[in-house]
Amino acid sequence: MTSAQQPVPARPTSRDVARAAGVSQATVSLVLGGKWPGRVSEATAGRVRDAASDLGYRPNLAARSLRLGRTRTALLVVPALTNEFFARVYAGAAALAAEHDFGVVLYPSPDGTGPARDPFASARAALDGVIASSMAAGALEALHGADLPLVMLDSDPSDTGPAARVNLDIADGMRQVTEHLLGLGHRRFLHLASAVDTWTFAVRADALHGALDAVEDATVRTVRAALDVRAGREAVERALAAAGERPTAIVCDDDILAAGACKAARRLGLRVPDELSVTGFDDLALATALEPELTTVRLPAERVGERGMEALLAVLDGRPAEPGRLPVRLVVRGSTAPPAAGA
Amino acid sequence: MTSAQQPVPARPTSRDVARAAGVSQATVSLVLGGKWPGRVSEATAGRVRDAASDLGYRPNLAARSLRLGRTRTALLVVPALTNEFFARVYAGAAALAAEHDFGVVLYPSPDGTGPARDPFASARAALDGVIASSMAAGALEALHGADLPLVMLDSDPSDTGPAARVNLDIADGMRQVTEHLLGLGHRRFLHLASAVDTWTFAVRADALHGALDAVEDATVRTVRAALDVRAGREAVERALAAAGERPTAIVCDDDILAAGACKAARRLGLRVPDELSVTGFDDLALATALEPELTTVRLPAERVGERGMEALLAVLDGRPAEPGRLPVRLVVRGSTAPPAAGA
DNA sequence: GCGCCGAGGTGTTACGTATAACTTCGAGGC
DNA sequence: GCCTCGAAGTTATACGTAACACCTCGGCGC
Repeated sequence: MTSAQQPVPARPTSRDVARAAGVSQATVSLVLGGKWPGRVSEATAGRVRDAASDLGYRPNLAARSLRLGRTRTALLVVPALTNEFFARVYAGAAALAAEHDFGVVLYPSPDGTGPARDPFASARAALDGVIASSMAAGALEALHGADLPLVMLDSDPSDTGPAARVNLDIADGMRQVTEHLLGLGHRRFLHLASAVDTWTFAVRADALHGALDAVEDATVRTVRAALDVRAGREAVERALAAAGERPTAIVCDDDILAAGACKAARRLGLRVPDELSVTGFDDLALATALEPELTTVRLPAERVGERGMEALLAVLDGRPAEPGRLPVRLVVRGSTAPPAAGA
Repeated sequence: MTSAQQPVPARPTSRDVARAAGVSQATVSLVLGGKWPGRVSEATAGRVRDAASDLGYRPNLAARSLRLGRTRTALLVVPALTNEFFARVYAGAAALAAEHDFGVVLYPSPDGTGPARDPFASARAALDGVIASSMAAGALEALHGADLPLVMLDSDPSDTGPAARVNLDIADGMRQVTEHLLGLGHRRFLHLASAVDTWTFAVRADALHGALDAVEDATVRTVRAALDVRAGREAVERALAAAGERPTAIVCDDDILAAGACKAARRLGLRVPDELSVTGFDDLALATALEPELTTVRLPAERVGERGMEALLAVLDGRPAEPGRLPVRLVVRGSTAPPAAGA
């Protein structure tokens, strides 16, 4: 135990370990790097490892990165972490990364508000690659500027730049929703759409309209709302208060908006699902917290993160990254039912 | 668009910038580091900056860290990011950090499941300090082992080690809840407690019992559940199905559990709040997504993150970190009301 | 007996940056 | 005219690691 006068007790370096084990620093590096099939004897290796753990040696990651030029670190750029979906994407990416001795650091892209900091500086680590959500608009230009391998999540196929892409089959999900509701007998729809104008939401609208166009007597009206419960509720209250025939089903771009729709219904005295069906999208924890539970589309968020990481690892290895298109699945719960007989 | 034959197009270094600007590397470092009050002429500085932006120069963070020994990077250890509370703590910490040119990287401590990876290795960057939630049990030993400045969030005052501490006044929050319900006339309580056994939950139980002990005819029963909606619902269903006088109010350790309690009530045909009052804790987005909206205790999650970062910065500067005790506030919404006349 | 070989290491270097120490040079003081 | 001084740079170095190239030495084939 050295008497630590310094504010920082000077972490031991590989040279300290070498001294303690009576070998050279190079040997320490070989042993701790696992590169000693015939280079270092078992006895020496043992002494080195003992010395390292005695001293509490922990390699200096900055020095290692500098030396290697690679950092085994990826940056994940998401619009917001408070959104459970992206928190799960992170979890998936980090889990797969860990298996390959990779790390994932985060950059929650400021959504317009807040100073748009440099994603790379804020990462605080040299990066080997980037995985970015298409919704993280605030950072996209910077990402394309840096010539790092880039994997895009849920992005418009027409946009250029990414080395690889992982998409969800959003269109199919919306198709499943629509068919479910049509099958129940619904014909008059309200589409509670996100006010955010990104590809993933455009796809939802297209798929909904596409599926309904094939049905003679189906009608749909669209209202937009910011991605929070209150905005969703207010938009639906306004829409249902408006004149004209009342829709029998509300298709929402997101579970959060669906929660708003349910609240609006309850406040207007409409029972869900008997008098009004509501569907969500994402299958957040929220979907099963509500009563009735939401019929929604389950998005494999963790899988998105995993596949994103997988694609990035492939690109870094020079392997081709197979384009990912992940299936989604309608989960029928209690918020949908046949329309009331009167309608 | 350069034709990239190399796998990595060799990012420009400060030396490349120096060459392009016709100066020495040291000058580039001075200019870009902002250390040129009288060291470098305005004209030269301009040339350097132009060259840097022409080449798209971006300092190598690993090299900088190695040189400086400090990284201006903190690790935030949380139990889970999908928990909105901790996502908000992160947001608060990161926001304040950014103002001080600090970065925050995350380690979501595996909750028992999953391989407990080394938090420091997984940080992928040399660290200046650590901010850890007391709930992140999976990583605490490792954190104490490393001699890094440590700030603990919401931790038991009796445990040792941390350089600083930021606590929420949980006890006061629970007191406010209890008094609110007592004031409404409730006397028979059910406490839906977290099965997780950490200090923050122990405090809730103590405060609740403390406040009720002062009231002659008040009774309380406790049931425990894991921190998810379903577990909460099931626990409450079992409790309410049991024989004996039915409680008129359910005090929950957490909004998520409260959502479960509300579901249980609805399934049992009990109207909230008319026949049963329910309170939460945390004021998550979920609290206002439910109908009726939850009466709950608002925790300033972002402030917790901010204060944690503030304390860490103070410790790193050698300043004393004033112990933080953040106030919390009861938010009365629609899930509480006087008990039914019959009771 | 000599050369060779492989096991088991060691010496040295470079990664890119920040900064302390030094150099150069023109202006000014006396 | 010489010395000083400040402005404006430059040279050199160290941070801790990984890995290349080298070294040493005992054993063994011939």
